[in-house]
Amino acid sequence: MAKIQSKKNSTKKEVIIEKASRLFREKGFGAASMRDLAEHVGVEAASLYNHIQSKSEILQTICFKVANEFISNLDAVEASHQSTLKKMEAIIRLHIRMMLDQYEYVYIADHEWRHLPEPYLSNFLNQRRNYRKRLGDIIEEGIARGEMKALEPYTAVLVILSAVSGIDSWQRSRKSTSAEALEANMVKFLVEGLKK
Amino acid sequence: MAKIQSKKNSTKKEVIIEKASRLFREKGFGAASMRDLAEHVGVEAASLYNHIQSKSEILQTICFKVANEFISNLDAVEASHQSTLKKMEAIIRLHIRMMLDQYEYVYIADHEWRHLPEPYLSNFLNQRRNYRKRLGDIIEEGIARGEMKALEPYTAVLVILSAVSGIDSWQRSRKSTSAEALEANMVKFLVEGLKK
DNA sequence: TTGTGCCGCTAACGGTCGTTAGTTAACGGA
DNA sequence: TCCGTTAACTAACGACCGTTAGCGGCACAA
Repeated sequence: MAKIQSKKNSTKKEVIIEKASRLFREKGFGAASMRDLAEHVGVEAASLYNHIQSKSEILQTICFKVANEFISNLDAVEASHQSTLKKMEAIIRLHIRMMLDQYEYVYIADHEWRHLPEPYLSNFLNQRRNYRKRLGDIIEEGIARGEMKALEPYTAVLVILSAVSGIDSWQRSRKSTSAEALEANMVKFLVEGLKK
Repeated sequence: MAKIQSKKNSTKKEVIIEKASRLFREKGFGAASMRDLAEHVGVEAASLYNHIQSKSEILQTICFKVANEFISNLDAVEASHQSTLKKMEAIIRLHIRMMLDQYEYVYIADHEWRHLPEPYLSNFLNQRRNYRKRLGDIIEEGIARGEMKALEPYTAVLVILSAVSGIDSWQRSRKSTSAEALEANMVKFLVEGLKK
């Protein structure tokens, strides 16, 4: 068995991925080097390869971890029995919270997925397209039921997802607004933008 | 004088920047190489340096070109005499149009500014902060006048700017919605999200 | 026709990249 | 106590990076 535990019950691989997520966000995947990453982990670059297979494996891990989290949460929301507006609110709140407390990971899945090698790239984009389609379906149903105003569903999805991902601009200047206030304001804006 | 004109009354430097904008958007600034760019221009990499000073000069040109365009349009809107809601609508429409017909440039100014070298980076961020502040002021006034609902102004700015920049996801699948419909839908969503 | 400057080219520079090979020290289980 | 695995190290690989030097030809002003 492994005794590879570092402090905090996490394997060294997890530590590497965590440090990498910070680095990839700050410099971008392409500009972040393995020697850079190694220094943050406290090890020589070559030693990283005892724990990971390649640089892009790190990216894959991060991107699909985030994707899976969003998808399984959407599964739960879809299965729940609430109005379409409440469903969208729940989804928006989840996105905001993810952005707040898993900032680095979500940011990378949002911005650095281009650097995924095939076939992971296509796979990722498929999942994303499918996710957006499902959000669009909820909105479409909301309009049909007269709960939401008549917007083109895909456009609404686009606005919502983009708006939430813009929180990264806010992350850097956390002082002015509290996280709770931010979430409340965004929900107010977006949900009332949907409401009929 | 120069006979450097290519077809389309543009200097070779402008051609380089145009091709670069496409490349930088597709691959990211860091992953796009000068040899790559040269190939698209139809020239050897070294020859590029007869027209430009460095790779990052291209990035600077693009980023500040876009920034200046937005700022001078904001000047015009501020000087106009209309309700705060109309002002915000005008700004939103401008952002959408810029995103539609200067997609590559706007995208780069949005996503690749991190790679600007100092002091351009600080300069750019200052301009951006200032721009957002001015948008926030319009919204603040709109709330004070009772034209808009009581949102935290900076959050509203964030939502609007991010929502618009999300059009890049749409650009790739232009089929489903026309540009006009997209603009109409986004304005409807965003302006009514502001309205009291 | 001659001279001048623009703008291609090839070759190469020093550097950094991701990654591999090969070695060695530490440690847990038999 | 010895063995086998784990994970660190140093050294190096070939590829590619942005950029410079230097050279040659072509277009235009004189």
